[in-house]
Amino acid sequence: MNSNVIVRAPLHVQVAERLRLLIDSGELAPGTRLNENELCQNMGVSRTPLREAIRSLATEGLVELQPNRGAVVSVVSQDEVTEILPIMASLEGLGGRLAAVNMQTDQIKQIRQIHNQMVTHYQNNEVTEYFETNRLIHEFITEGSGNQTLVDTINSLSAKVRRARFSAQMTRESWAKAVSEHEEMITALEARDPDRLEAILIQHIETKRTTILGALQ
Amino acid sequence: MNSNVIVRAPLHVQVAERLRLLIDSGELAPGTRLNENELCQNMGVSRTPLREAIRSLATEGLVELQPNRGAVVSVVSQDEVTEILPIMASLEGLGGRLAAVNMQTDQIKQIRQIHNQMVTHYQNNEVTEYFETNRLIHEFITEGSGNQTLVDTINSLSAKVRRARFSAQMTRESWAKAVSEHEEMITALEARDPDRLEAILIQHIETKRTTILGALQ
DNA sequence: ATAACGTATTTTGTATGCAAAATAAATCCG
DNA sequence: CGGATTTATTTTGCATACAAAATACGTTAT
Repeated sequence: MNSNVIVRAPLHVQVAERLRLLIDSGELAPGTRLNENELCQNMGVSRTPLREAIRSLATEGLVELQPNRGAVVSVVSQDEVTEILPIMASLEGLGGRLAAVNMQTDQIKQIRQIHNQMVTHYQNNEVTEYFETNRLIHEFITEGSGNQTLVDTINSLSAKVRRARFSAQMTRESWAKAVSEHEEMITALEARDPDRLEAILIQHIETKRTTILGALQ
Repeated sequence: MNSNVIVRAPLHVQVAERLRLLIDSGELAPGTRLNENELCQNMGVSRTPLREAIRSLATEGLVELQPNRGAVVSVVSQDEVTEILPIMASLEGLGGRLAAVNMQTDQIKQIRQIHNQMVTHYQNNEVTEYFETNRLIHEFITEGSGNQTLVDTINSLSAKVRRARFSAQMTRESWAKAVSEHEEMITALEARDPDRLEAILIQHIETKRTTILGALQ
């Protein structure tokens, strides 16, 4: 009679979520061995749901399983980032192309506002806040494509790059370039110009690539 | 002293593999509820590794978890396929672009051979063999990109489309078109023309889209 | 006959236990 | 004292056991 069923997430899902958070925040640094007993005590669950969660993370690529030797937080290598960036460029380009056509005008206005916030954070040299608003803009545009599979695909790739943590090493000039590219992005979006937005997004990731590889060697 | 360690895959990995096969082959049709006891008996393992495997498949998107009600083989909706195809177009395009530059000449020759086989299967009206060689060519080209992340990403998307099983409903004309596009693909590859190969691959998926959506309503 | 209720059975979710493998510690030998 | 080898401890992998939820069944009442 009632469809207000309260479905509390199964333990293994909650555990997976918590682990993802720990890894993403860096509390569980890349290369760390996941000790099952330790984590169990920490989280107050038995090993069964914990292990199920770890298996999930493994197929997500967040941890790596070593037979009989447990799981370690996977390290995102420079090579992997090099592989991921052109893929992201291609996908974000597609997302932007679709978004330019599909997004509602008021959604675009909303993006413009977030963009303005981002510029302020840039001017105030607030790195963390900058990256968060930055991420938000990309997410909004991608979501504006109306293609949820695309959103998911980009997010899972994006998470890996983020986990490599190059944020800190951004130079003043690459930062400035990124901001100006963002300005162009929003303009293209407001003009609803799919070709242009696609081109800028691809260029934008190329800039990111240069920054990252520059910071890495 | 010895690094010839024989690592037999953990049970849950083997089980996951087997389940993937069952789902991919259609033996476990979309919508089927996965009964744990039944599968355990069938495969001769206990519920623990089976459940771990199911969790993995869930994060892969092959099955869907329903709290307290187990897992069902996920159904690939028309909407989802519609979402996936432009993504695949974009990614295969990128893959072809990279492959045209990076592939070894003898690898290209190998693809030409598989292509010839495929044409024979087409002429003999051997549908299953045709699709297998077809898949193989796309896989080879993508792998020729030298970007393993790209290969994995495409494969996981491709698996979903394949699972929707439109193969049977291919008309004679769309089939002919697909074959001629393949001919163009190989030619572009032999000419090492990235722009052209990219364009053809994108067009090729557009053809696929038309075929699929035509078959679906 | 069917709708609603209550009970029995199945099925899932989680915890625990035991065996095998890996790691750490201790002992022995050079 | 250092390295190898054996023993002890930890840790993982798998199976089983129990609790909670969901489903199936049967009964009763309308």
